[in-house]
Amino acid sequence: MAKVGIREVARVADVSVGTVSHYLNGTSPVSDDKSRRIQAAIDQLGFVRNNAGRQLRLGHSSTIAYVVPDVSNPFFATIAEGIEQRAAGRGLSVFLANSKGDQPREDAYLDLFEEHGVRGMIVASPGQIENRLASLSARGTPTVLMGQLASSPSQPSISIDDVLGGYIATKHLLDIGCRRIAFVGGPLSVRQVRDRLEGANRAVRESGAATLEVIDVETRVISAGHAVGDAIAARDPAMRPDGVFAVNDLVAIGMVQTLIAHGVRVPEELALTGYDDIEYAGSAIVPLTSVRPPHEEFGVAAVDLLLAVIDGEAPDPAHLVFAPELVARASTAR
Amino acid sequence: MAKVGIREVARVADVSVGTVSHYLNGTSPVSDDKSRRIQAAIDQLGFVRNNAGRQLRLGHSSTIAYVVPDVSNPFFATIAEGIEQRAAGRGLSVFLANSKGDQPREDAYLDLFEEHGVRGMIVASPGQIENRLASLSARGTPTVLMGQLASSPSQPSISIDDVLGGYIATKHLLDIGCRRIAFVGGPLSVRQVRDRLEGANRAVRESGAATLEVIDVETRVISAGHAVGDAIAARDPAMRPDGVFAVNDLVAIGMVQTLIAHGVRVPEELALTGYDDIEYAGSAIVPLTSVRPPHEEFGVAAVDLLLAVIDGEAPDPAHLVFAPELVARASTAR
DNA sequence: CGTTTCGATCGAAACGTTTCAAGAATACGC
DNA sequence: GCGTATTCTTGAAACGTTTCGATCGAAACG
Repeated sequence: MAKVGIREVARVADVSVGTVSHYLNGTSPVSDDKSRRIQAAIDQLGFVRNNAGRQLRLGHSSTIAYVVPDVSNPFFATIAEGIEQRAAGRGLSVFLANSKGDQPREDAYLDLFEEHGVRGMIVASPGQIENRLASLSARGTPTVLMGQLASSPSQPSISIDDVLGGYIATKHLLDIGCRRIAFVGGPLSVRQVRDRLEGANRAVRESGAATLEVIDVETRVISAGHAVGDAIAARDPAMRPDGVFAVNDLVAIGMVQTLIAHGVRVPEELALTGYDDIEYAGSAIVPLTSVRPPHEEFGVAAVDLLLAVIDGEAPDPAHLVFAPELVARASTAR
Repeated sequence: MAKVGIREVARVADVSVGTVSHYLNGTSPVSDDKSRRIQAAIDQLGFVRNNAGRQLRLGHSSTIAYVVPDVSNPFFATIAEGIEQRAAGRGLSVFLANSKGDQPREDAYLDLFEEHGVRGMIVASPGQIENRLASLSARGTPTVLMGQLASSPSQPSISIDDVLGGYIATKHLLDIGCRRIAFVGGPLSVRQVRDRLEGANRAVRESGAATLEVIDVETRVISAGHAVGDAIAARDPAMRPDGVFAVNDLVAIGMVQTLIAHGVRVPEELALTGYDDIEYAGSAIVPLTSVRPPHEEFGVAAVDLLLAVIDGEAPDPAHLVFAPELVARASTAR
């Protein structure tokens, strides 16, 4: 398997390398005759364009990177879809990376992509990485911070108003008559958790007539919901909350499963809402009321924002904040 | 932001470019004095190594690609984790791509990665892509086919014995006393579905005392399970199967939810097993018996196989087949 | 002390592509 | 038939890195 380059193609087709390049890129018209000969040579030799040489000469690649803490999270996966669609429409490919919420690993990927000369990056990270992103920008790789509002006005970011989300979820519980509200979630060091709780607080404060209990969990997965569900079912019924706002759908799903298993009626005795509106939310045993961030638009908007920054047309301040909406289902239907 | 290259670093540190390269790669010893000067220059200038130049000179990159139909599928996500771990241990990075089961899109990614000169690819595809992979190999990019047994002996592949999986799932149902078995899944054009059904057939045939009904579904998601669950619950109880083997956990989860909602007792009246043992399987309302493919080992083995092929040490035939195992839970506990 | 070996360093060539300025060929208008 | 515009084509330079052979000083050896 001799490696075949553009000059080999040129030799076989009996044209110059420049012409082959023009043919490949449409940079300049190529006569029909030579076009045919070139294509024939490409097919015959199995020529594949070498991106390294191309990129070296061009000075940039035609890819962007999307770095997330967890690709298997349906939330990020749906956004990825929007990103890829939009990027493809702009002639860009997307490199995906899984940081697993691990800082060193995230760093390694950021370095890797920078060395690879991506045009820009969209980074969703639970951590504090604004400084890191600022360095990247300073060296010429634009970034968009996804999922949290950037504190620096010059750092483009795209996020969801989680305070508002927490507010509308809790308001909904209050509206259907709940008075002993519980917020299930943690740890508060996670921004999103903190914001949702803050929204819940605000709604309760506004109402004036309800109480808010906080039930802390370490992880935000189904099994954590099971544990909390067990604990609540074990309480004296008078001590149970009558409305629960779970920090995400996984926790809510876990809770509803055990609550029902213990004979606690949802939503009659205890109404419950989740957050994120993942695919399974509507498919749960009691279809789950949830707060839905705008998945599809989100990815598209992220790419558009990144492209704007790349083209030096960053809006200022470059922060996009999306409002989530409530999806009411059976788990709060009174 | 002037682009800063290795020669700029060399100029500032007052050494030759060759020395900087040696420092970066450890190719040859560099004196402490110059090491310090070089590092200082790098920090000062914010130098980032340009991968294009490097790769062009080297003739190859240090990345491999992992192409899957659906990154958000926990099955592929878990494997990805194993792949990344192992690859990192070998000094390789992993590029992830989402083909969405879409052939043109998959093709586009394969082209992209080939142009990028990846060292090799691990490709999970529901389609017929052996010819495509053969071309890649012929042009110098080794591949490992994941998820289906390659028909060509020379095409390395790594797969799970789905026939065996279908067999043990069905055998388990027979063992606990089921006699009217139903297989829920489709379409049969999908290899994995076909194989699982074949295993089920074999188990039923062996037993001699049971019947196997096939309930076809178009998609293998929760909502499809709901539909089938509704249909079964609507039947005259005497006409219902007493044991169901669902082609995957999503379908099984959907079924168990609606069956229970309709008052059909699981597992007493109807025992049910899923397939894949996804994270949610154990967290379902009735914890789900499932067939567990060896996730972790799988990714590691895929990388090892790919590396062997890259080094020209492909075992022959280069097919690795893993055996799944049954995880018994409440949904079949009689 | 002469010779060899070894460790550091250097400068230049090479990797495969795109682009640029310029040349060749063809068509056009008169 | 001549100048000129137009359409194609060309060869060479440049992108940033690694690597190779050469050089040089110092240490090791007898």
